[in-house]
Amino acid sequence: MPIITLPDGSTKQFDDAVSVMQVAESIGTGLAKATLAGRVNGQQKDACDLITEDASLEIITMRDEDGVHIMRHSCAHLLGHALKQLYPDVKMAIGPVIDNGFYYDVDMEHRITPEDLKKIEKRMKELAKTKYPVIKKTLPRDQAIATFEERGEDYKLELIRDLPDETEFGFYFHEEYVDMCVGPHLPNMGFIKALQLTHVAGAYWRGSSDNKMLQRIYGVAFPDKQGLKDYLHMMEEAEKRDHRKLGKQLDLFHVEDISPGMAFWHPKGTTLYRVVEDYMREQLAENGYDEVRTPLVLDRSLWEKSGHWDKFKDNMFTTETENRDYAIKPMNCPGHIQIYNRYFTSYRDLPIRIAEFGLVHRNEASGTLHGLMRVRSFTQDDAHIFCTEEQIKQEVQACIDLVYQTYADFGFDNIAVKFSTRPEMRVGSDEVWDLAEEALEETLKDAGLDYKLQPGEGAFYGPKIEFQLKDCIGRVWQCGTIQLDFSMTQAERLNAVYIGQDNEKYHPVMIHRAILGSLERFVGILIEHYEGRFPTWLAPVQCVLAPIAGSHTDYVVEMTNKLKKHGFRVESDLRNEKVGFKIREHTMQRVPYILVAGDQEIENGTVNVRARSGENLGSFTFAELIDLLSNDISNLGRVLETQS
RNA sequence: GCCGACAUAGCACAAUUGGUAGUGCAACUGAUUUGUAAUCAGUAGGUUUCAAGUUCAAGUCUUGAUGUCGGCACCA
Repeated sequence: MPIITLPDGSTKQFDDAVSVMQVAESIGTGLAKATLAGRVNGQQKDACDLITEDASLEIITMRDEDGVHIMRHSCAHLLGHALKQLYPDVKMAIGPVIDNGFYYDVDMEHRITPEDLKKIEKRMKELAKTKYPVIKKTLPRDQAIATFEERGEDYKLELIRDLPDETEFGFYFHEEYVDMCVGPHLPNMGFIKALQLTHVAGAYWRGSSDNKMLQRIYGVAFPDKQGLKDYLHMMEEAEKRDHRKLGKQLDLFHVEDISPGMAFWHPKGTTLYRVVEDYMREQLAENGYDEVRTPLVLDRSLWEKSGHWDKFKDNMFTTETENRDYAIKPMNCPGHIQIYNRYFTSYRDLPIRIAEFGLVHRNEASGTLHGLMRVRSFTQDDAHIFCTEEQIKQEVQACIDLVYQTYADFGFDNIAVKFSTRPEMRVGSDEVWDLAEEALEETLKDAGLDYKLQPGEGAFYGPKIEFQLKDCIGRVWQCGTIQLDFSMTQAERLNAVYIGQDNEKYHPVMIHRAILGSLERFVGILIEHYEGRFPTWLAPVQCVLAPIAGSHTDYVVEMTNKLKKHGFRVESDLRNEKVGFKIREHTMQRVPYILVAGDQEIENGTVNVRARSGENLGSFTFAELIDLLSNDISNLGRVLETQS
């Protein structure tokens, strides 16, 4: 006699075990028609699942985020259903839900082409249109195995084998197709109304490069056609922000075959890059860092001692001369320890903060390269803080503060934080790792940050905090990082020492930290974040001055020079073109201000100011112009609170 | 690195079953002296990524290399 409590607090009593769907029907046919599944005591259940005892129940419909998730999950099954009809020899691996959609990893001889994708999608839609019911059955272990053996589903059998304690498995029958899943799934496929298969790519079985590479079919799905349309439109718009595209359009940088993964920075890109670097340099000065420069090429033995050689030799560029082997530095830390070690350090000197805009080279696998985001040559705004154990927390906290302050200045407010713990391949004892992980995580907690744990993802010498930003289509990239390292300074590694209060020798703790991370990547993210419409402080060219006619050139040149003297980045456009032409061009180049001067302006000693938005701000005297620009620049990239 | 797709002028793209490599923008020259998103006319620009092969004939077909794109693995 289960009593069901609904979200509004009302209860319903049933004489017998009752399914989620039956409860929905008892409330109303409209709700029953919309029912996808239920949350029974907070746990997701299929609509057909029976409730035998008193429970709370929420009905899940497509208006529920979980409902959309369930629909997308069923899309993966639908893909399996269609695929099996078109390619009977296909073997199904796994088919989970991802942002906006789903994928399925499959194995077969035939290579799926974009045309095949269209064919498969068409079949999926045909099948969904029939609104066939999905039948759930829980099968005991032997029947589950028999079902997949009969169908030759080797990957599914392996999944079952890897759950030796499981006695029964959830099976969903989609007409002649059957899939194994914990569910829940749609009661019928009529709920799938808007889907599209997007692309196919390779993916290793179980995420390991030792395994066979399968074909992964990606798709997106939404509750209705408008949702899909909106998504596709959004993606189209997002792709216009791509820094590789804008890098060309705005003449910021280029890459070419002769040095894959290494950017050629053009004058405008270099200006942007330098503004970012100079900004960070100011932060260093304000936060007690000493800036240094260390060699690019260091003897191989140093990397062997630091432990980098063991783990990363395949990813290091090397060179040799006169029988000595060198590596191009992939990190700055060993170099910084060399500098630290030139001083005779007392505990009184700590913490010592050594910073470098360090150019590093990493021979990344060819398939990983991606515009400015993943390159083989980049500059880190790197620093190493040498301190005592007691100083760790305050130093890490200061780094976290600096990250948030910096990111706010660049206009970012959506920062994902990750905490990564000891990897399998590492240096240092477990006790030291315990200490390091604890110290880092505690500071994270004290800072009140919402973070996600990434077990096993730490650096080989210590745990790490990672600050991630997103690119135009939502891919996440590590930017800032704080890593705690008890190992590198030890005697058997690079042997950094300080003298304690008791006149004994100690090894300092080292904090590796980068705020922006890679300048290349950060600038790439900036380009996408602003879609090339940089705030004035970052804009490579802040103003372009244009005369109406040839007779106004002298005035424009004089104005330009005056602005340059005040430190603004200004250009004049004296070409023999109409002003409309110049406005169009510089607007497309995303110049923040276009300043026009003709007879009227010369007479009044002003310029006419047109903002990038197209708005005409009117006439400005030189002093007013300086005010306008200075105010704008002093805002940096901070998102200004709109006055209401 | 792995799987798949792609590579044509500085940029964006065309080129029929294999049959004379084109268009727009940019560049250059001339005219025009211009008032807020494109003034007109002309000129030049190519070993079709590279290397081999098939063919009377290759941008197009085959093989290999390199790079790029989308993923996967990796990411100090």
